Amino acid sequence: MDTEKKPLRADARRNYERLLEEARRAFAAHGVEASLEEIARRAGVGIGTLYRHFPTREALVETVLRDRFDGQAAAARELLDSPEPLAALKSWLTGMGEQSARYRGLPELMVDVLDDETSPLYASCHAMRDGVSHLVERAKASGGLRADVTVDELLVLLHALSWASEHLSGDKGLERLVDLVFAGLRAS
Amino acid sequence: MDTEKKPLRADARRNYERLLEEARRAFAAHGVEASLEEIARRAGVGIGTLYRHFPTREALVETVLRDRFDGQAAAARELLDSPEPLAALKSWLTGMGEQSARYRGLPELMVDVLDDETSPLYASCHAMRDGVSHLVERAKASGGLRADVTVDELLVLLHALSWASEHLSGDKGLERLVDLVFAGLRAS
DNA sequence: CGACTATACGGAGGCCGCCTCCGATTTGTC
DNA sequence: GACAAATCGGAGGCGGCCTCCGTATAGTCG
Repeated sequence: MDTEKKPLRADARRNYERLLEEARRAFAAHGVEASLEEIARRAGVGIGTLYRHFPTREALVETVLRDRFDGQAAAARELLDSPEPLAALKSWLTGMGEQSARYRGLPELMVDVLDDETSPLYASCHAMRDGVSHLVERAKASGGLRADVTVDELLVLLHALSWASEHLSGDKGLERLVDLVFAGLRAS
Repeated sequence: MDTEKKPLRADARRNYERLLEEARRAFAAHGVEASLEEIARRAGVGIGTLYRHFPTREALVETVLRDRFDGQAAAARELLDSPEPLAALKSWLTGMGEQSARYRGLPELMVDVLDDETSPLYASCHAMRDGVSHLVERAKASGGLRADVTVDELLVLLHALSWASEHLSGDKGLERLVDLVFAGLRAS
C-alpha cells in the first residue's frame, strides 16, 4: 500500500491545519455533529475548502482522532504483558470507553463504523479490535472472563456504556458502569 | 388537574388522527427523527396543522407512545405480586427495553427525558419509573439484586442496552445483553 | 523577474428540514 | 343563510448539507 502523497501547497497545508484545530474545538463544544459550515467559517476558509480536504464528516473525525486511536491500539499490545489478564482487559476497556466518550455522539459513530468497511475510521477501529481480541482471549484463558462472550459483544457493550455516560449528570459514570457490568447486577 | 378540553371540530379531529397514523408509519420506517414535513405531506395536511396539534416532535412521539408506556407502568404494578422478585424485575426491564427500542433513536430521547421535567414525555416516564422502583426495592429485599444500584442507574443502563441492540445485526440482541449484564462478565 | 500551469480557493446555489405567522377557508350555531 | 370562532395551509426565514466551477495563487522554469 503506497501512502505516497505529493506535498501540499503552502496555503493548502495552512488551511488544513486551521480546519483541524477548529474541528477539535467544535467537536468538543457541540459534539461530533457540529456544523461543518461553522467550522469552515471559524477557520476563515470557504466551505468548499473544507470538503476538499475532508470529503465526509467521518474523514474529519477520523483525522482528529487517529492519534488517540493508535495510542489505544498500542495500549492493548502493552497490556498483553500484564500479569492480570482480566484487570488488563478491564483497564483497556475503560480507556477505550473514555476515548469514545470524548465527544458527544462519538459512541454512536464508532458502533456504526465497526460494521462499515468503507468508513475511513474502519482501519483504526479494527486495529484496536484486533488488539483487544488478544486481551480477551487471554482473559478467557485465565478463567477470569466468561467464555461465551465475543469481542464484538464486548465492544458494543462498551460503547453503550460510553453512550450512557454521556447522559449521566455525574462524570465518574463510565467507570462505575464498567464495574457494574463486569460484576453483574445480582447480589453476591 | 382539569383535563377538560372542548370537543375538536370535525376536520380537526380527522387531521389529528391522520397525522398520528402517518407518524406511526414514519417513525417505524425512519426512526424518531423522521421528517415532520413528510409526515404532514403524507397525511395530506399543511405543516402548520401538524405543528398546531403537536407543538414539538416530543409531543407527537409522546402521543404515539403513551398507550404503550401506560401499559408498561401497569405491568410493573402487576409484577409486584410475582413470587420471584428478581425475575419479575428482569422481565419488566426486558419489556421496557423492547418498547424503547421500538423506534430508532427512541432510547436516546427517553434517556434525555428522564432528566427534563418540562418534557411532555416526563409524566409517562416517571409513572414507569415509580412503578419499577417498587420492583427494585423488592428485588433488593429478596437478596437477588445488589443493594448499591439505583433505579436511575438501572434505567440508564437499560436504555443503553436498548440503544446497543439497535446497532446489532442480530435481532435477539436485547435479551442477550440483559442476561449478560445481570449475570456479569466474570467467569462463574 | 515575469509568465505559465497545476493546484487550491470560495461561495453561490440547489436541496431539505425546522418552525412561525397570518390571510384564507371551513365548521358549527342561531 | 349569515356570522363568529375554529382551523387550515403554505409561504418565508433560517440554517445545514454538499457540489460545481469560475477565480486566485503558489511554485516553477526560462
